[in-house]
This record gives sequence, C-alpha cells and structure tokens, in this order.
Amino acid sequence: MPTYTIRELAEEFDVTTRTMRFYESEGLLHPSREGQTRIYSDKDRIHLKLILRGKRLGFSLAESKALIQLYEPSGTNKNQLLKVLERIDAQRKVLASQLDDIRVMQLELDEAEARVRDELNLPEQN
Amino acid sequence: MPTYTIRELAEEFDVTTRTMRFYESEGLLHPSREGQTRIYSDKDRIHLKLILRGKRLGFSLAESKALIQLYEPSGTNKNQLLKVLERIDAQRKVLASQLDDIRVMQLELDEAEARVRDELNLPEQN
DNA sequence: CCAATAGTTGACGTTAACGTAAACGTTAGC
DNA sequence: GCTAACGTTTACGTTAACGTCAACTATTGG
Repeated sequence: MPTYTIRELAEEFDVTTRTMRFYESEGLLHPSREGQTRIYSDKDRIHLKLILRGKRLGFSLAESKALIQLYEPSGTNKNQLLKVLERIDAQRKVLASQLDDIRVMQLELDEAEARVRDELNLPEQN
Repeated sequence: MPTYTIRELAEEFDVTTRTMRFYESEGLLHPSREGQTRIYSDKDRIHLKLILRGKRLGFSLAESKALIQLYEPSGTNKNQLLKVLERIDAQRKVLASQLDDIRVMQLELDEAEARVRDELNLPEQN
C-alpha cells in the first residue's frame, strides 16, 4: 500500500498544504499519523481527487463530502442504503442539468464566434 | 419591447431583489430608471439568465461578467475582436473539461449504485 | 554546532456573494 | 388620513474557503 506525504499530494494536485489540512479539519480527508506527521493513503488521494473534481463543477466542500460518503458503505442498515440510492439519483439529476447548461453555453459560444467573425470580415467587403 | 420590474425578474428566476441590485452594483446588469425605480429590459433578462446558468456551473460573477462581454460587440477594434475569439476558445476548453468531469462522475455513480445494490441483495442470499 | 528544510498547531486576515436591518419616498385601497 | 405594499439607498453582518503569519519540533547536510 503506497503512502504519501502532505507535500507529495499537494504538488501532484497543485493545492497548498494549508488546503490539505483545512480539508482534514472539515472531515474530508483522514490521514493517519506517524508521530505528528500526516501520512496519506491511496484512499485519501482518491478523495482529494474527488474534491477537486467537485470544485471544478462548482460543488461546495460540504457537497463533495456528501459525495465521498456515497462511495463508502457507511450504513449496514437497509434504510440507510435506500437513502444512499436516492441521493445518487439526485446527484445524477444535478449532473444531467449541468450537461444541459453546458450544451446551451456551447451553442451560445458558437453564435458569439459567428458574430465576431462577421465583424472581422465585413470591413473588407466595403 | 417588454420591460420588467425588479420583482418580476426576481420571482421568475427565484433570486432576491437584493441579489439583483448587487449584480447591478457589480456591473452585471444595467437596468434603466423611471425616476428612482429600476426598469429591466429583455437584455437584462438574458444577462441574468446567463449569470445564473454560470452559477450552476460554478462560475464566479466575475467570470460570468466576462462571458456576457463575449456576447457583446464591445470592440470595433480588430485586435480586440481577435482577443474575443481567443477567450471564446478558452471558455470552450473549460466546458469540455467540465464535460469530462461529469462523465467520470457519472461512471463513479454507476459503480457506487452497483455496490449499494449488491449490499442490499447479498443478505438475502445467506 | 548550526542553518536549512519539512512538518506541526493556533490564530487572525481576506474575498466573494450575498443577507439583514434601518430609514426613507410613493402610490393604492379602505 | 393611514397603513400596506413596493420601491430606494446605506451600512454593517455572515459564511465558505482558504491565505498568512507566528511559534514550535524534528531531521539532515556541511
């Protein structure tokens, strides 16, 4: 099982060590300790990746934390598992809505580009 | 040309009037005035729509403001227009990257759901 | 031995994006 | 004539997500 220092992960994902410690204080990462020093596992690495992907999509840390918990078999309880299924479904809808938004934006960018190109060409035709 | 009161747009898009005034103070909306009272045009409506779509995708107000400017023929200057084309391209890359992130998340949700469904079924097989 | 490097824990500072409250003007209905 | 509803400005408050010290410990190379 590979492990990582705080600096290794910070450099790999281009975040500061302050950020990593902050995420831990918020309960998003759970590195073990070697004395005082933090030791990060592959699981922490995956979680960090997930957090950063979430950020790129505009999710808050609280939302990313909830997402992480979806990937962990937190509840032996059947009712809890059903709740997880519901939240997975809810998350799917958020993503689907974002897909729509992106497509609309792409079309708008197409139009914007066309207009700019028009403006660039028209002067030459005068 | 239809116009809107601050309350009409606020209700339509489910934001507060405080938010609308804040967007104006940040230079994102430019309602005209009838005395003291703000009068919003269709253009403002479109801009508000754009801002909120941006928010759903995690863009800051500053970024949305820049996006709005892409849709307006701000520069008669040729060099400025070329800059706009560059920024349109940059924005396309951001959106493409978000598309990737979304697809990865969707796959992860599929796996998460499969694991949960396993846990829900296994106990019955014992 | 000593300075540089990498780690730690506080604790206060900062920015974005509004919320909230005060104090005021103006129209509409009873 | 009053209050209820909607509008305004000004100003201070709040939350999230870190940044930026300060003060300390442990190790390591010269």
